[in-house]
Amino acid sequence: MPELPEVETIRQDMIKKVKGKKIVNVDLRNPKNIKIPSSVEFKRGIEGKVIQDIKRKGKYLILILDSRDLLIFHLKLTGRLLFFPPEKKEPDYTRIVFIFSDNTRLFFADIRGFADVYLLPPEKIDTIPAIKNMGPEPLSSEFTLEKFKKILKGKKGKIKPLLMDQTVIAGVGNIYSQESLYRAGIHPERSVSRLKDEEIEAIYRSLVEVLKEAIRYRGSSVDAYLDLNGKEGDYVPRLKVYGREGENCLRCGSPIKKKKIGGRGTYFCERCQK
DNA sequence: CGATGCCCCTGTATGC
DNA sequence: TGCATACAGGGGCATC
Repeated sequence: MPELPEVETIRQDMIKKVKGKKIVNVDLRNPKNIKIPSSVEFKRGIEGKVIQDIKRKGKYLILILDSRDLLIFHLKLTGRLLFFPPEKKEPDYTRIVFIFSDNTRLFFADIRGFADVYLLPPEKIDTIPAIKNMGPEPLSSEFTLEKFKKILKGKKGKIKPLLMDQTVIAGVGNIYSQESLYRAGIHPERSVSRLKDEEIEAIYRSLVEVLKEAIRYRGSSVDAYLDLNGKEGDYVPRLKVYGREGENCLRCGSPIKKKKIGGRGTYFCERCQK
């Protein structure tokens, strides 16, 4: 389940591995994930182009081509981007292969097929509503405590679904929203409107810390996530609540609970998170 | 217009 | 052991 830290890890590796490479061939095994444009235009728009840079917006990975076009991926639940040398067996569930002029390959693979792929000129990036309406990047300098307080002001509902709302904050998903709230000692069902200032501050600091830490450990391989080399991230052993239902809370020892909140499975400690 | 819930899909976990 | 069914989930979309 790639969230901000996982997509950022892929981005950083892509800067090292595929930036500057020329795509000579696009092999479409299953074009279903391509939302815009048609598969014919997609192939024609990419072949012969050089990857000039790789950016990230929330959970979207954006490859900038020398045609100025943007090749955009949202990996959703089971999408993968894998850079394998030619001698290595190609990944399972491969849907698109980008073949470079030096015969190395970038594979886009996806088990469940939810991932989205786009090729767009930069001025049309806002045709993707989730990008147009995206909230601030939590690791950018514009994301200050004051800004966070302002965002939460007037919002209704429970804090956990709100942290996952991409129009509120970019890139935070099910794993890191829960880890942040655990670290902050805040119950995921707390009403946003009733959070005290110091609690908002605790959530803010926890969120930023958890995301930075997860990037440092190259993300969490929960579900299908693998990095660009096909390796798992190192953060799963450092997750404090996610996936630990019934296990003892690392802080107080009471068993971790699991509950559906906002339609998503949510882990928390009843005793530590108030 | 905001909140809620269904849906896309398939590997994995659970139940009998 | 093996089969059938439930469940997981990001974000788009329909619905109320």
